Amino acid sequence: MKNLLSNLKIAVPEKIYVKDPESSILGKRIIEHSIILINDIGFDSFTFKKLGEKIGSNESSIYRYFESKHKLLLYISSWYWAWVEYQLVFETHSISNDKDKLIKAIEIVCRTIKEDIIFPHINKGALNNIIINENSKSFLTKEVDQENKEGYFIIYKRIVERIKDMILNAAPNYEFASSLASTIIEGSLHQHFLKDHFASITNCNQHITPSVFFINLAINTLKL
Amino acid sequence: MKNLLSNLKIAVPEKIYVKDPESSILGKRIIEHSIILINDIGFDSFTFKKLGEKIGSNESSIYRYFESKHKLLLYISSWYWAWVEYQLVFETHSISNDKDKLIKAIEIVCRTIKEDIIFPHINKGALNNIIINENSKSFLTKEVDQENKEGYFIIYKRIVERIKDMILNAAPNYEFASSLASTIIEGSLHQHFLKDHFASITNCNQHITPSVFFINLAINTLKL
DNA sequence: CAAATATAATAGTATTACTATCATTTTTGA
DNA sequence: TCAAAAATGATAGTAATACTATTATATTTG
Repeated sequence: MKNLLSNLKIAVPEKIYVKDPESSILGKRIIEHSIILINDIGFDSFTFKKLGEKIGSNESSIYRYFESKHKLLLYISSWYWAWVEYQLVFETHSISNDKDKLIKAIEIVCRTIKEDIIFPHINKGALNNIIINENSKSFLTKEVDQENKEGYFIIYKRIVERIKDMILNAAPNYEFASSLASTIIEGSLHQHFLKDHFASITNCNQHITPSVFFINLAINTLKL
Repeated sequence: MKNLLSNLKIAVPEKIYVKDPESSILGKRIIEHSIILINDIGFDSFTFKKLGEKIGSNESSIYRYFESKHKLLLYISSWYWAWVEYQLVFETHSISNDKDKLIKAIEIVCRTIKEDIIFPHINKGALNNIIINENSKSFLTKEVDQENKEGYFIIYKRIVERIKDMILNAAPNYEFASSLASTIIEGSLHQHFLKDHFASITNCNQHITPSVFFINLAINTLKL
């Protein structure tokens, strides 16, 4: 498994960065520590100057990789979804029963990813928190249509489409497969957020995970 | 109807503002034009200086009403949800059948509010766009727990609870009423956003509104 | 009409989000 | 191995942001 994955590279749309952060040690340190720092102080307070101090590097060097902190967030977001997509494809590949496959898929996109040995410079727990707390900010902007045209959200959209296809395989007559798929993915992040900050308006907790809720929702809605 | 409502005041948690904007002409102009300006240029580019220019008033005067633009967004958000809550209570009050009541409630919280004659200084279309595009930013912050303690999100939470109660009245054995309620409300905003910017990952459009999708979802999930 | 209150004008501060330039270090390939 | 190229670091500078503070002027009110 480790060997199989040692050559794996998560492919992020190229236009997001000025210089590929995977191509150098400094680039990897930028990604590694930006995830930790954004998780610590929040994206709104995060600056390249603070990141530079953390990694003992200069603000101007970071600008050679990303033209703005917004682009860095887009990179982190795309990396996350590419990684989830990889797990989605890998872990559902061998499931032939359509219902089981859909259930497994929902479990994967709704769970918080576990720490693993691949890509050791990525703190998966911190990354997951960032997606829950900051991901919406990557598209809730006035530039969203332009950035969408440039392909910055392609991985996210592809995951939604994969789930949509699985929904339609399991329930060919269901009319709202795209909306259900996008609701599960975005709704799961929201339920994670609510369980951490607004516990009174969610049933989710340590035992009832967003996966449990959305699997139940899908099975009942699709009458599986 | 107009008479009945002429004394109506939308009650926003007091701690959100320094001075009640409903208490003066300048205050009302601040609300009126901040809604228009945020809708025009987006919350991220919005500043009190630009707002001051629009209303022919001074930046320093606006700070006497709101201590930051974040607080102003919280005010606008609370105002919106209070207004939706009012419609929710008013329009479902006389429905005795639990299923019909829930369906009406979902329709109300998922629809984009129509322009009306009450509160003429609030541009309801612009307000609705702001909620779709900016509302998440009001709680996706590092200060959310502190602000939640101070009651800034109480109206939003109360709406979710009202929907939750209606779900339980219609389907007493359903286990995830809070999560379904919060998913409908937040998911509806997301579907509105997708239909405007990511049409390929939603089924919603001019004919299939988020209301249609979520009413279908609730009826099937709750087996009504 | 005086006192209180509200608003406006001006100035100032630390920080942000960059850009530009030049110096130094590291890599590389002949 | 050495010179050129590339990468990184250091420094400086800019316009804008998100405020605070102070003082002046206008408006309201009792």
